[in-house]
Amino acid sequence: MPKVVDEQMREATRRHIIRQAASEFARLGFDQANINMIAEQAGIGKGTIYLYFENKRELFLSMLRYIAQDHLVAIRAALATDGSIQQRLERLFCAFVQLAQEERDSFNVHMSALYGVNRAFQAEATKLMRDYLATIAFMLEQSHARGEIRCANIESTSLMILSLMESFVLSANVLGQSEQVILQQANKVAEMVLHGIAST
Amino acid sequence: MPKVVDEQMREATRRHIIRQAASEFARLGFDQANINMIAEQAGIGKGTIYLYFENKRELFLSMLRYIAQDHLVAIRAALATDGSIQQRLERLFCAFVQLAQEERDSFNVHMSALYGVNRAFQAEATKLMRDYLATIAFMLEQSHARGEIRCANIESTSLMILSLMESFVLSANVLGQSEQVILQQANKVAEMVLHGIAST
Amino acid sequence: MPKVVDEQMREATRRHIIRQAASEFARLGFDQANINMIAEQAGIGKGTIYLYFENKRELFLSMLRYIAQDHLVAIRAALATDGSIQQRLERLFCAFVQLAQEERDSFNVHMSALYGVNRAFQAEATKLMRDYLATIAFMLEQSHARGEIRCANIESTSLMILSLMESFVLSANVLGQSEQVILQQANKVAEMVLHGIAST
Amino acid sequence: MPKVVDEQMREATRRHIIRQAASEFARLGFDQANINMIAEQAGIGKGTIYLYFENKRELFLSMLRYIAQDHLVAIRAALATDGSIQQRLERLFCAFVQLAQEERDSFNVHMSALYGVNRAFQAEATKLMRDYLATIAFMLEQSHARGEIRCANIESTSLMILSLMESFVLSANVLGQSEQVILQQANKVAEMVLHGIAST
DNA sequence: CATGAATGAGATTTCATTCAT
DNA sequence: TATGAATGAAATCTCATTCAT
Repeated sequence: MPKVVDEQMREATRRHIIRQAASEFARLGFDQANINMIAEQAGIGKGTIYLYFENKRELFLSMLRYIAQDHLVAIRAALATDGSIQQRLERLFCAFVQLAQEERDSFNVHMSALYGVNRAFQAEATKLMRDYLATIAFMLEQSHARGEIRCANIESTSLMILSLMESFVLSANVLGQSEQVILQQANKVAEMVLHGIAST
Repeated sequence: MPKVVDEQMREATRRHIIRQAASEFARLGFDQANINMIAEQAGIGKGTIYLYFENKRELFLSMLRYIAQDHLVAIRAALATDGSIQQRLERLFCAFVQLAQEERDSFNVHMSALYGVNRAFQAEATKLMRDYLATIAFMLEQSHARGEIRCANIESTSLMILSLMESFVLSANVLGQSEQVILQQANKVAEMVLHGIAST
Repeated sequence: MPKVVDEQMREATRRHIIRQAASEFARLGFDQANINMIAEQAGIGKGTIYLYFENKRELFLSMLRYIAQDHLVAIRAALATDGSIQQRLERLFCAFVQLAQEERDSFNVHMSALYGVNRAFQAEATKLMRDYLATIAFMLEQSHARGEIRCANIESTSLMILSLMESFVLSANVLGQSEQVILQQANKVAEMVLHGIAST
Repeated sequence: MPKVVDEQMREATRRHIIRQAASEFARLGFDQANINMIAEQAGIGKGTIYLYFENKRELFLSMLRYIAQDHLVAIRAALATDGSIQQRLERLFCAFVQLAQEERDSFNVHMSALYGVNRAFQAEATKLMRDYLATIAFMLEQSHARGEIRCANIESTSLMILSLMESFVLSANVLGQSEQVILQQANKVAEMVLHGIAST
């Protein structure tokens, strides 16, 4: 079965290219990122990239989907396992922190595709956001069923949680907070989501 | 006093250019936006832009600062006036919605500078974010002094509020929610910030 | 009226570029001809060409039309003036020889657009051919009215004359015949057209 | 005798490749034609072509010579058989029409090599043209000996006939005339060659 | 001051050719 | 012998910036 081996090789190369691409795209954005440089850093010829991806745009989109898979896996893992709602929210937050830290490139790329100006990728990024929201909504429904939360509008709440956490992590990074410092705020974030900041 | 008149003219032209630039930058992002087009839409010569701004980058940054001024004014207005903390938060949220709607261009540009990938502008955007945070923190301190909220870490809480609101509005827009629909969620957002979603 | 001067300058530059382009296109064909080289030989910057022509293809087509104008003028001059039909045909032949010689580039380019494989330009080249044919047909009609020729199908005859003369000149050139040698065959060509080669 | 079989196989593959190449070259011209596509349509690997032809250019030239063989056979058949000079010329014309129709690819490729701009192939194409001319000249000599034609300069006359017929067929095709319409003009063409268009 | 023609660096993409398998 | 993945030169076109008018 040489076919399988080849297919594996091909997939490995694809991943390799995507990883380098993510690094460049994250550092420079879609436009400034340079196919030549990506090829060079991937240690392959310029033309080779075009054997794996139709063009720059498709490379970017492939990378986006790839990243989304990873993120979804992490998010699901954080939410799916047992534990109190407080714990789950903390884990969700920590998952975002970890993604932002360990895969800073991917995270930035994803965020900027979503909130960035380049509308060309907003459609795709929006799809991914809906997946994230669905995952969070699913957890909220469970918690609601268990009576842990009161939740008039699950969709709206999901969006609040996603917005808060993603954006918080991103902003904290931008502000120069260390991973440790950010992680320490996990329980505060979860607490605010659950109990708010009103004094009583 | 022709000097003053000239100065006023100059400033007026600057603003005019910035406004058109914002439109293009918001539509296409920094790289895709085209100086030629900006000049054309501003009804001036290509070279003229370079009499007012050193280069494309400086034009973008000037625009960023300009927008930030407007936003700060709106944010301060929302927070400064009297009312309960719930009302203030709702007004803050509505201010973001309005900015995102009425000045969609500016808002998008600002967001993408902040969360976007192009690090070239992150430094400047971060400065602006600190201004926003300071404004929110100031309100929180007031409310804390009044006993309206319990707030262990004002900085962290400010960041939560800013992240949540900005990102929520942006995401809701991206998801295609209408202005009206978004505005209707103002009280929910404020309520979550104040009381959380825990059932009791 | 600075506008007029500018317009003249612009037109002069256009012509200048077209002339250099014709040289390159004739030497190398559409695909092998190189915009960089054309610019260099025209003594202008690469980008400047794109201020005058939308793209390579449009440059080629503009050149084609330009050439066709010159050729039509020469063909009309050869046919329009007085003289016997024999003289006119000889003049037509000589016109082709002269075009092929004095403006070898243009002539080759035109021929190859017509008979060459690159279908992309066949439509345009066909239009031009129809103009040529119409001019020849007009002369044939006149001669027919005068009883100089018997002509069952003027269209068909025009095509015969055009094909014969253009192709003869081109082939003779390809075979390495000198201008003088080719010109000496003018009366034979005209004679064949008029009287054929049958012995009686 | 496996040697012979192999040799036959090899020759068969060569022909097969050439046939597909002709199709592509005719459709797209030398430059736009794509070795990948030719290989694909021939149902063989890209690299295999290089086992049969040194490079793209040699493939093109081989194809050219191949086509010329076919054309020469057809031309000789049209001229060699008995019949009046009028009949022979008509047959020659019909042979060109048929070649242009039945083997449109080959015919176009050959014409464009001859009249096209790409000088790289002109030398080879010229050789082929000389073969054509020699064949026609041979017939003219025969006819001259028989007193059917008066022919001061056989070479020149051969060129006239070849130019007229090839170019006429090509142009008529370009102008959109159907095969039938073109064939109907055979006797007119032959007649013009023999008797001209002068009224008496 | 204002202009816009001119520039050329730089980016994407194609494809003939090689060569390890 | 046959293959096709990999290569990288080369070509088109864009656009920020300059500068003579």
